[in-house]
Amino acid sequence: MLQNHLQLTCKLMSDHRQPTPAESLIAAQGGRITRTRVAVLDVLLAADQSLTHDEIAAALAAQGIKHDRVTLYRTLDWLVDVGVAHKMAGDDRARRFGVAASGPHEHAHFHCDRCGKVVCLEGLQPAVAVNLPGGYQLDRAELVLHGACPSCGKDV
Amino acid sequence: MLQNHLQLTCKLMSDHRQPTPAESLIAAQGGRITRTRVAVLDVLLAADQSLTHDEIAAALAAQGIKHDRVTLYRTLDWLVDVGVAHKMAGDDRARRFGVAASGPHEHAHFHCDRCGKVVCLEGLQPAVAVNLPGGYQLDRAELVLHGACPSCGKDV
DNA sequence: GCGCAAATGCTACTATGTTGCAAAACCATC
DNA sequence: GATGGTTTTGCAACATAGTAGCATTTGCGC
Ligand SMILES: [Mn+2]
Ligand SMILES: [Mn+2]
Ligand SMILES: [Zn+2]
Ligand SMILES: [Zn+2]
Repeated sequence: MLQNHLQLTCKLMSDHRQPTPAESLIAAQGGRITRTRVAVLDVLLAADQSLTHDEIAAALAAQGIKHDRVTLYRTLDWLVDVGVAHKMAGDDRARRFGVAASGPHEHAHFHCDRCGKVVCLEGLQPAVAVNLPGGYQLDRAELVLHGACPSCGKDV
Repeated sequence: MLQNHLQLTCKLMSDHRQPTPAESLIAAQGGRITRTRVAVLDVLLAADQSLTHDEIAAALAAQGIKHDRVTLYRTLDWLVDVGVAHKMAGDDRARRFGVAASGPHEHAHFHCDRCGKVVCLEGLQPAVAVNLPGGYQLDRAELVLHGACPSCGKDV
């Protein structure tokens, strides 16, 4: 933690400014604050749904932030590895990434089966009455609710 | 239903035999009884876990059943479309397929994070205390429990 | 058996993700 | 504010999983 603070001070002292939320998050994981990481986190933090690699790439391109396809993959993997982001394998072939605005990633998700959107349902955890067969060791439960999102539900 | 019965009688009358479980299942969906479909269903019905496309292909090959890669994809998709099988997108890049031995596919799954196995937990449904935000229409809940399976749990 | 719709086999193609390695960027230290 | 070691990036090639079009074969109602 002390070390993370020091990491942040270097760049910030030269810039004479406060760390952005994205920068703080990155530094808190002991990672270097780079253009791509900050931009990706900004995109994910601003999104109200999980985004695919392509959607994030488009968002970066729209901001004029040049980046390589592979770098984006690696950046997203890193965010997942350190626990800042979550990765969801959907029914389509694309994985979707998101960050929980508050704290660690322990919440359910809603998947719209019509438009494919995935949103985080923070504050909703399943009361799983688990009767696991013997020998299985439970680590965590992943709950995905399927149905229609507000925009898709209207046009029924 | 009458039609499905008739479909089955044709092939069976010439063979002078009873329909296998796989054949019944296929006919009940109004599909034609083909070598690949029967063999795939046999494999899935006999499996105690969900299988990837590759694993199923290997099983067919072991039985000497010749088939095309694409045909297997299409067969699996068909089984999922008619509701006989389920498709799970795991964290690795492969989808896994399985059939619930009994009835429709309304149960939780256990995913071993060490060996990647996925098993159906029939008879376990989440008591989801759902407080969905307004506008979301719930269709079904998908619950995946993560942890270590009996074989992987031993070597801790 | 006959004929037609459904299913298959082939080939080529797309989408998504990975690997290895040299160049560039970050940042702790001076 | 420069320096140097380490992390991160860019590039090019590769790998894997799935899809599309179309001619051929097969299942099955008759
Ligand atoms: Mn989430
Ligand atoms: Mn199942
Ligand atoms: Zn929707
Ligand atoms: Zn296991």
